[in-house]
Amino acid sequence: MIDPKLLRESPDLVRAAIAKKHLDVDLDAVLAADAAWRGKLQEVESLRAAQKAANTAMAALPKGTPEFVAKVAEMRAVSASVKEREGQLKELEERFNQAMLTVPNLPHASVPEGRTPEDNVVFSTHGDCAAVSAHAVPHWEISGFERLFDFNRGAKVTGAGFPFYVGDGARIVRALLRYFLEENGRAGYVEVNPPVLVNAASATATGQLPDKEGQMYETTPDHLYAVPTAEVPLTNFFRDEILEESALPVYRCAYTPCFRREAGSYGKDVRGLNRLHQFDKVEMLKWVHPSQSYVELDKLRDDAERLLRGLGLPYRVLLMCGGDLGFVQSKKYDLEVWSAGQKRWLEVSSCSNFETFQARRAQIRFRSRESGRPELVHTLNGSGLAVPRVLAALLENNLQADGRVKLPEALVPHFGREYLSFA
RNA sequence: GGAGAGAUGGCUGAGUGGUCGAAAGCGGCGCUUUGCUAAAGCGUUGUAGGGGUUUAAAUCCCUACCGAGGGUUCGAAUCCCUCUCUCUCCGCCA
Repeated sequence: MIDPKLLRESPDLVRAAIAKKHLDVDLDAVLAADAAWRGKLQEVESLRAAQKAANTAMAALPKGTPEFVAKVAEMRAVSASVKEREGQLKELEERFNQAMLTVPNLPHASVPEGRTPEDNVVFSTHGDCAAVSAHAVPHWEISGFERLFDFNRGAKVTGAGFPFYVGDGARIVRALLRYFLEENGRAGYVEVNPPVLVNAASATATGQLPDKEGQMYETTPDHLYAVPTAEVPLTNFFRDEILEESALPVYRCAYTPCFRREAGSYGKDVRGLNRLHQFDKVEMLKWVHPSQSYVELDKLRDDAERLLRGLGLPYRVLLMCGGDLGFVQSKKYDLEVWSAGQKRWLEVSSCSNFETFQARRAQIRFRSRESGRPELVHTLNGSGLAVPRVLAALLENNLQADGRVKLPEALVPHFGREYLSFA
């Protein structure tokens, strides 16, 4: 949620910023809803002030006196009027709030212009895409792949996109998660093991609702949502809280399975490990002082990059253009790993600064040393990292002539062996 | 899952229909005393929204907030209903 005051006082500034995202938002409707709500609010408040004054006067009167009875009769009409207008006010407020939820976050000045993914800027490239396995094939064509990553039985037991990981398949997932968590811990992120079902208030605070409702699994009969990312429970950890300024920045990370319905996905993007309904991911979260959030974004991106460098995987960093930025982000980098078998880049991390957009919805604030007043924090998050696509690249890029996969040194202590075998 | 009790400000806790945004204590902040610390004394102390004023900060006015939502009433922290959460006991259980 953006600051309603900013919209009210500088609608053109907001309009221009939203144009950069190429989103179609009816700002005039939002402004009209705001004006209608405030007008009614003033009516109600002045009536209530009259009620309060009468109340004080009546408290001093003996009950049953003619003056008292007359006052009751008089205030009965005011009371009815207040009730009627309060009903209208509530409706107008609800309409205004709903309208505000349709307003996206504003992009940072450093976000490049652009409309489509093709307009994203290649920020940096690392490693040598040519220097990978000569035997590389798409990972789902590796001999024995379905023994370790059993999609057929997963489909039987649950549905498409819910594979079983078996033997070395399960071990490599665990090894990657351990590697990510240990490295993140060293970088200062405190590990958290959060709930993987969240309520509607939490999903709204981080922006999944109402925007992406159809992307989440919802449970019955309790209407909880399976988390699409650990970002949701983690960000909501401090919902409705005021932190001490001295406590900032707060760094946290968490592993959770992530559940995404991925409605509308199709084609070769969804082959093998490329796109799953359930996958494992470690997420890094930061709550920071507003003045530091862009420095922190660079550090966050570097923390995610270090994980890829440690695995020896070629990757590139994209700076997302306005049109591909997303609804809630102010600025976003995507990390893409080179998949030698598929000969394409796979997104494995997204590092974003949300500024106060999530913090305002979630009411996460800090007490400013300077003013003594609560101010909104800036929240940032980034994947560190998502397992399946890193795994896909690892399998393809490191495939040996004998059909085994040579693991990077960093994974060996976590996996327990130097080679992963499909036999 | 069953039965009962409860939810008040940063914390503890009083308040059963009107002058209650809410006693008291603790904590925090400021000042005084003190060589420093400790202690004591005095003062102060939430959040949000709207409006006036101002370049702005400051400030002033109004309104809301006693777990959440609804109801009764001229008037609700207080009475009624629903929900959520916490605690105790019983049951079940990794």
